[in-house]
Amino acid sequence: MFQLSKRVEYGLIALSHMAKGQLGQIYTAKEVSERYNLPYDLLAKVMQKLAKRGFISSYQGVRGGYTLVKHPVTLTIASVVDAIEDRPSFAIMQCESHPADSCTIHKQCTIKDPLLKLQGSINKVMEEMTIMELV
Amino acid sequence: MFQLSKRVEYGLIALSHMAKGQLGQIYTAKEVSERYNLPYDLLAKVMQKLAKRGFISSYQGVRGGYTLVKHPVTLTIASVVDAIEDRPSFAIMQCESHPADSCTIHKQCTIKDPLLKLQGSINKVMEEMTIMELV
DNA sequence: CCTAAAACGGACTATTATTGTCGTATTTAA
DNA sequence: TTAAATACGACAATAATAGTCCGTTTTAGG
Repeated sequence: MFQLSKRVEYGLIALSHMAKGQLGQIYTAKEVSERYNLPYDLLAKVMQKLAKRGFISSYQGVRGGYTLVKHPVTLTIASVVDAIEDRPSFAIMQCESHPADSCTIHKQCTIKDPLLKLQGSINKVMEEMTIMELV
Repeated sequence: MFQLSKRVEYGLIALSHMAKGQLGQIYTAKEVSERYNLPYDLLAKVMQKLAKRGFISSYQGVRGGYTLVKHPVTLTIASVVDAIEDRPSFAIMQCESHPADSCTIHKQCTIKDPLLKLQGSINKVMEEMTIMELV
């Protein structure tokens, strides 16, 4: 628990790698996967998602690849996580991250509100660190 | 990801419940499980672990149960999580929480050190909140 | 001494989430 | 036309978590 998923780790690695080069430089998933020894297929999926979310833009075809479009300073860890994960990621309580199944504790739950504050603090930490700091 | 496990949630609920009563008051696992609609067996395991770790003390036999021994103010969320979870819980990076399998990125990993700082911030947040605030 | 209620502890199953893989389609530079 | 890349969906393998079940031990009270 309380661990970044591989997918997020891979995404952070890819973004930080791209942030090192010049703006507009094209990187391929293959290149990154070989450079850091990451499973190609999974990394490719992650980069596709980052492209879909507008963090990087993609170019298909032979000399294709990805370029970083946003400035690293504007890419917070929190935003990257949110882009990659499907579910609400910083919902430390299960009743928040799985809104589907209703909580059976309901009214009696005294821990929810305080823990939401704690969650706020964690969110803040994740929002204050950017990809820039990973370069 | 980034979610408290049920076991931790149950532990926090149990401890906060016990913190509401008078010092030395005895609570049983059954009582707590019924009160908050938690699966008895699992809660019982969690409370046994908390007892083993010295957070509560246990009494066997007919009128047995558990009492809170530490003052709620001294029980941080971090300490409770650590007590309940087996693995390092606040190691947000997999290479830290699974020290067994060696990281294949090694030297090239630029994200590790910065993320360790981030982890430190999160740890701090978890260490600053106590069970007292859940009551 | 017996019984019932509790903690204790191990093994096991079920469920879910994550990770990784595969196949195929699409795009495009050369 | 080909090869190299992204795009996308489905699937399998793995791992983590949650939950259940079985018994043992302890002990207050009748």
